[in-house]
Amino acid sequence: MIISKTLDYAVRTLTYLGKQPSGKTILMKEIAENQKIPVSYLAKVMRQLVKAGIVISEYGPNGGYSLKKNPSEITLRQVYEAVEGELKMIECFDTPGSICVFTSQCGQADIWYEIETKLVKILEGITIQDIIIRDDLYPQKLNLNKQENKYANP
Amino acid sequence: MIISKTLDYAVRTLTYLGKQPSGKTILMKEIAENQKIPVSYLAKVMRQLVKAGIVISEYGPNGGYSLKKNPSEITLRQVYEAVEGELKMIECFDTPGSICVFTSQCGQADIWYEIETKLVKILEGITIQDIIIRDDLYPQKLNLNKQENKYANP
DNA sequence: TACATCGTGGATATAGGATATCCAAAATTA
DNA sequence: TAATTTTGGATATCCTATATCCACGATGTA
Repeated sequence: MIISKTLDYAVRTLTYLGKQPSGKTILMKEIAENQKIPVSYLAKVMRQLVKAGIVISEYGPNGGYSLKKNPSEITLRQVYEAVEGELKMIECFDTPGSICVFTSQCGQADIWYEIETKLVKILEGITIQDIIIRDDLYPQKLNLNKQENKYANP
Repeated sequence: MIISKTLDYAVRTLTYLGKQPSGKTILMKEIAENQKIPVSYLAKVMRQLVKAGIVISEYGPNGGYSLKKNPSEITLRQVYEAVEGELKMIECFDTPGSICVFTSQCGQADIWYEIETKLVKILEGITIQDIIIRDDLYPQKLNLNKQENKYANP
């Protein structure tokens, strides 16, 4: 699995926020309950999203979270990097402190870099808005999957 | 980092084997020493490669390993799946035992599946032969990087 | 047959990171 | 001031990648 739970939480949170009326602030508690995310862990994720400039936080009563940008302006790349850091397929000479003996003759590195570049481009091409649109397509599926859904667990 | 050390070991091993004269068998010990891989761990990786039908093993004196296929017929997808299992970006309803409450309304899953498909296609399009070719381009770089290389560590 | 060589299989350890929890402090509102 | 809500950091837990070890199985050679 390449997508961590943390990233999953982040995406779900942003999707949830993106569905709210513009300007409305949402409590962390509400997000956590609605999305079945441990509150105490979500707190950490939210900080990262705030720090990355994707989400706005407000203190005190009537406080909470809201999107800083339009859902169509939040790419999966931004979200990925907010919680995971820069996307890297390999870790070799460009990571300080871990210089590899093979860097001077390593065709493999080039290959992974190329793939990495393609993957980043793909992530850049997809936004939270795209996910919201998909979600909206699902009411029909809901019926088809009712049977499965019975066994669902968080 | 997305590429595990295990996968790195597997790719380097296959590249190394691919550079040998056709039919020649190579000792696990030689691979390990040449590629700076812990022998006892490499043993495990080799088993996976054999099981996946990528490599041939022979017992006894004059035994060792050799490629079962031509380097140009070994794709990164095959190697990935040999050591990591099927490539999966997310783990939700299609993984037995972990059914997610959101499957019936999860646009995110669709998105990741699409990306996963693209990534698998990319991996299918690259072979060990491609890496060997890259390696061969490097003798020049060797000079350029001599300085860095001095500090190399395994 | 006896023996050396070499991979196989499985059990087991270790280390590091992902995941999760908790609490006191800071900011805001009323 | 009191209530609300996020923030920051310290810490715990769990899981997986990585690594190690050893007895066993298979093969070639004398």
